[in-house]
Amino acid sequence: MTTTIMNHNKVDQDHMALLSQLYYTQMVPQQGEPKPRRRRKKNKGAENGVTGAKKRKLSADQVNLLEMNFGNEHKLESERKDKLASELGLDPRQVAVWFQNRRARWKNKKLEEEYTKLKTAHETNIIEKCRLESEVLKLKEKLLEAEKEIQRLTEKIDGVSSNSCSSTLSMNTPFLGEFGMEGIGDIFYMSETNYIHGMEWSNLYV
DNA sequence: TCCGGCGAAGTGTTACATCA
DNA sequence: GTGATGTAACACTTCGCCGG
Repeated sequence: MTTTIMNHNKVDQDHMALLSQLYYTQMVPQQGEPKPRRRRKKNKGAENGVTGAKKRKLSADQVNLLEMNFGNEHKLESERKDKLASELGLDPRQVAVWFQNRRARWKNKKLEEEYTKLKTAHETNIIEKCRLESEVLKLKEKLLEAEKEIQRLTEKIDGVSSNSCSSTLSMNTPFLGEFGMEGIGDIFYMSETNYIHGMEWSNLYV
């Protein structure tokens, strides 16, 4: 049974964590209703000689060995716990508690690292967003300039056509002739569907 | 001396296994 | 099938030690 329980999968752990969190944030009285503080039994260890008030801080060697074991495997099977406890001259309960606390510290550290990573990524994204927004502004300015130029040329063409042009072709391919590009006029009349009229193309980019 | 941080240990809850 | 019981895990808390 022990090993089965030890093999709780991550989903179960997360589920329990969530439930526990829910319990403490929702079931336990929160603000305005001060929750009763749990009282610890005084000097329980002093009576059984295992965890007296003076018995604190594991030695450096003990911690080293515990750390080595934790490095290999964060979970502690009862067999390994007993073995470790006898090697360290500690109560198996102490070894279990040490692993419990070590897992909590490890998790906190991981959360901090994850937070730092996400924060850095967020800041990078903000910078990139600013850069892109600035680029969009520049492009809009360019577009405005282009539209003005087209408008200027259109007006110029209208002036010319109203004075001298009478054929359809010359009206629809107005100014190309001025630059010796008469043949290119056909390009603008490929098909009804492909034709983009006037300044519509520019709206595609706004 | 005081105070905050850290670590060992206590408490309450849940999930799961076992057994009567 | 079901309720009681035991165990291990977790989050949260308390408490003692230690260094600044």
